[in-house]
Amino acid sequence: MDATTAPGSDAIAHVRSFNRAVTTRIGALQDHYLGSARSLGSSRVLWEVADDGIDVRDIRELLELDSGYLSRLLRSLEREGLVTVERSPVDTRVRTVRLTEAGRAERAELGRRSDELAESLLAPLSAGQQRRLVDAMDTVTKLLDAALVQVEPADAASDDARRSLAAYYDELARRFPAGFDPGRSLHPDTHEFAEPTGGFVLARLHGRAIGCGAVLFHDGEPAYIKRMWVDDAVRGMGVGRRILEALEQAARNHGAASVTLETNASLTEAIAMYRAAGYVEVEPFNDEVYADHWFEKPLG
Amino acid sequence: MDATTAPGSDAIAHVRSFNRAVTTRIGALQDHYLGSARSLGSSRVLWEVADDGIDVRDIRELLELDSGYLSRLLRSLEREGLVTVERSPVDTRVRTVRLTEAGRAERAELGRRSDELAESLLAPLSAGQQRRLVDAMDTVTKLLDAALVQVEPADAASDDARRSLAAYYDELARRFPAGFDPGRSLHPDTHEFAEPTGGFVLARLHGRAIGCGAVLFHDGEPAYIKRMWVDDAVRGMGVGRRILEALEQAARNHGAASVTLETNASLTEAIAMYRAAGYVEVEPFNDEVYADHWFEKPLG
DNA sequence: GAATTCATCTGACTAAAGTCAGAGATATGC
DNA sequence: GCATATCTCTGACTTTAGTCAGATGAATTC
Repeated sequence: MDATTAPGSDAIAHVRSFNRAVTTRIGALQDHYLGSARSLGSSRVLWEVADDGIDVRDIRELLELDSGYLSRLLRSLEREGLVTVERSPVDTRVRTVRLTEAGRAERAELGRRSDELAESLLAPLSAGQQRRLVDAMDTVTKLLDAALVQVEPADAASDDARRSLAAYYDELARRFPAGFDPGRSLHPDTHEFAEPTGGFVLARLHGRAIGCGAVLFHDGEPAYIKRMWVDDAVRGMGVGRRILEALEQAARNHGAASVTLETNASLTEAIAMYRAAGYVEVEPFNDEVYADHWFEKPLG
Repeated sequence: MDATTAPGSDAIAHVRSFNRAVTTRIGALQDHYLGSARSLGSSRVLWEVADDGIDVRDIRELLELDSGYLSRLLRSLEREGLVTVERSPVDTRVRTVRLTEAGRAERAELGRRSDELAESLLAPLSAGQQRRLVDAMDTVTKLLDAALVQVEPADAASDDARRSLAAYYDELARRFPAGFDPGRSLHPDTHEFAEPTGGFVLARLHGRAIGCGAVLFHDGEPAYIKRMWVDDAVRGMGVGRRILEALEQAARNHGAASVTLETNASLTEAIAMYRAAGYVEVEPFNDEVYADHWFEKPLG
């Protein structure tokens, strides 16, 4: 269960006036700075074409465009000499879009205008106000993203899960003074993290996996949480907490009366989160070589 | 001269990612919550029709719409039975738009959807995150507004100036323990606040006057600042500071080597601002009955 | 190797959003 | 009372944004 709360009507009024202020003000500026050159649609497409090209299919997914519509936008960009479209060598059904020299220049121009827009927002303010505005904008960006994070059960053998676990192992190898070898850790295999012996959840943002966690069920004994990881870039957004809650819920559903986990002193943020979530330190209950702190939490 | 600073490229990058996050995220939600019912254009028009009606001309100015386009939008709202359009009794060229019963219901529905949109942004977050988001949104809204404030020389006898001064006197009457009577204060007349004897500036936001200030030039002696006021609703946005700077610049242009002003102990924010702006307290230099603190600042 | 699925494209649409040039009626300044 | 300005409207456009139904050719599955 997520620790969400129904927002008060006062908060809603503030959000509404924010929506209004931001969409009218930034919308008007966007018309002014970006709108002049070309249609929004083709600008967006031009912007998504990375330096080493992008498949038409990926643009479609990214911008959620109708295939016919995108096709037409690409034809018009092609006519203007800004992009080339050719068959992908890997799968000749797929077509790959690449920027021409002129396209690269046009894309740089879009970037410049976007900078000008940003500058026009900041310029009238004092240095202190600029700092406060940028800070508040960062907070808004981050929390809007946080609201988009989805925590869901997943197959621990899936590509995204593998990638997440690999990122987790990498991080441990970097942070543990003596490095980390998953083979020496308990439960190196992921096949247990599935019904009926366990569970696995992935956190996603914009389709990308940005966190994971696993749980093992031990009938009549505490459930055991393992492999909790959150991507560096999204720390502080409450993702870890949500993963933890999903795993606890899974344990609860399996009749567990409590959950345990172990961790390492060098993972300070994780330890702080466990404590905040109601975990209390207990005597070592296993011989995980990488652990030096063991925790337990009763499930209400 | 305003105390503005050229923003760093790092700040610009943050603003850009904010623009992106906010326009895509809120834009998508707007399509979802508001777009379904009717076209954005007619929704915006419907929203602007206040309970006691609004002139077509005012809608056009508010929303910056082409007159032909607006006319057509109004015809379609009329056909749907949501508004009535009739000649204004004051000037029969002007037409006034009024909501019908159905229009009022439809407008309420728009408000409800706008609430839903706001709620959908907050709902997935924890109570703490919601609080942080709303705070940050308020800061952004306020500072975006602050960037729109214009401080400009104005005629002290104009309507906006009169209204600002009246608001100022009202506030003093409320805040001074013994009340305030402008007639007993020094320089009750505004005709001196104009070239060549003085100056007057107005601060505006969205066309509305939200602050003012006056200055008197005394050849060879310090210039003298008076009647500084900032609307309650926009305090803390640096408007006072900007008015002060505009008046100091006017004094500088007139060859003044320093500026003086006096104030009352009950105006604590004003006093804090004067000190922060480089004013130092001096001996009383006049017999303004409402003053108990006198300040001076050398002009660099 | 036939059937199916996939990626893209073309053609034929629609709705929204907006622009521009006047027309017609009314108000205002001199 | 005449010239000029103001306010709104209509008609005739254009551009943008998008939808939908196939057609085509390539890859995959059985």
